[in-house]
Amino acid sequence: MPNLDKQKNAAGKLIEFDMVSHTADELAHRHSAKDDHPLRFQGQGKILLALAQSDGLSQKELATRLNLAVQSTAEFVNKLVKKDLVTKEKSSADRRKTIIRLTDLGRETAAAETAKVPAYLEELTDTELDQLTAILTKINHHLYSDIDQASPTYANKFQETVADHLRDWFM
Amino acid sequence: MPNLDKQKNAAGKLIEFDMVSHTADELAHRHSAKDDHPLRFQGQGKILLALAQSDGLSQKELATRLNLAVQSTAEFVNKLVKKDLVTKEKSSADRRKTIIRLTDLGRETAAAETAKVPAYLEELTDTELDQLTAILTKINHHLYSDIDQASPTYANKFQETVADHLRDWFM
DNA sequence: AATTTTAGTCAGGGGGACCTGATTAAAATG
DNA sequence: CATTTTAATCAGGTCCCCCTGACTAAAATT
Repeated sequence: MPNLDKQKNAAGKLIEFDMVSHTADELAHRHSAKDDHPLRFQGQGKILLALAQSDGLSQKELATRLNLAVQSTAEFVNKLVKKDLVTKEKSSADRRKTIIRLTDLGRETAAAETAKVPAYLEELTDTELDQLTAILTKINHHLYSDIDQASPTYANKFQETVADHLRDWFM
Repeated sequence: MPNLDKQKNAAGKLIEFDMVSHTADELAHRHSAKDDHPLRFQGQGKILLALAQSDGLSQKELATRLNLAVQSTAEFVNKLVKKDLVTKEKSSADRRKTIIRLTDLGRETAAAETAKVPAYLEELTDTELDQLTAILTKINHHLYSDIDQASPTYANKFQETVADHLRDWFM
């Protein structure tokens, strides 16, 4: 039976981490030139990530996979097109479909989102890194089951697009 | 010189954590009744947190402390008033000022934002909790210096409103 | 061939985080 | 007392995420 105080400490630190890291890269972005925002796993970022894992999906497929309305998907895709991160092209096999593909820039951007090692990790020792990885693995595992409980249908797609993507990348 | 692979592993897990936890509470919220959104350390959430640490500030003070335009602050405050989380009241000492105070509900909400121990922490052992706390302390420390470098003026206010708040709470 | 299903699009909307500009009311100050 | 500073407000805007409704074009079905 783990100690409640220890849990609280960790919880506090996690919240702090959330706030501090949020604020830190808010400030970082304000000072860099004409860059765009974090993106993360929302809206346009979601699309990018999904494509990075399997390129050339149709809008409909993207929408289903990401649990979004097709119209929202279309909106995000269009925004990404304007930023030259993806391209739209009519499927010749089924001319109703629009195939979305990452541009080179899009691929780079998606990779950068993911592959970048934050500077603060460089300060940790090997042991700490291992510990952190182990702990996060456990936590993420737990969260996956939460997602699965809330929406079993979505859980699969989600795990496919996100977790697998990251797993291949790093482990 | 820490191992780059280990850094990458940890980085991947952190990103995964970010995405997974985001998605998890997105789903969680969709299923609960008429609740409001995460709030966090942004917009309305920022205000709430600041007030939880020192109630009865004026809008101007809030704005300065949180690095927001006074108009933005006013907007968030008004939204919070509509949700019955804070009250506005003219200062009798200086009738230009509007004093913002948390309602009971607001206080509860702010506390809930902070005090809740996420379920996933319950799965960790005491040792893991200690490790996590230690690691996050280190990381947060690093991020504070980043913030300080980016905006020394803001750093103080920030640390005051956030870090101290959490520290009193937990440690 | 006629109908239905499917993939997209346009239009419009709701809520959120922020900001600048212009204006008012109340203090502070010369 | 007149002017300036200060705290707020209104108005209007930008961009983001995300959804419903209405409608078209192209496949699939009957």
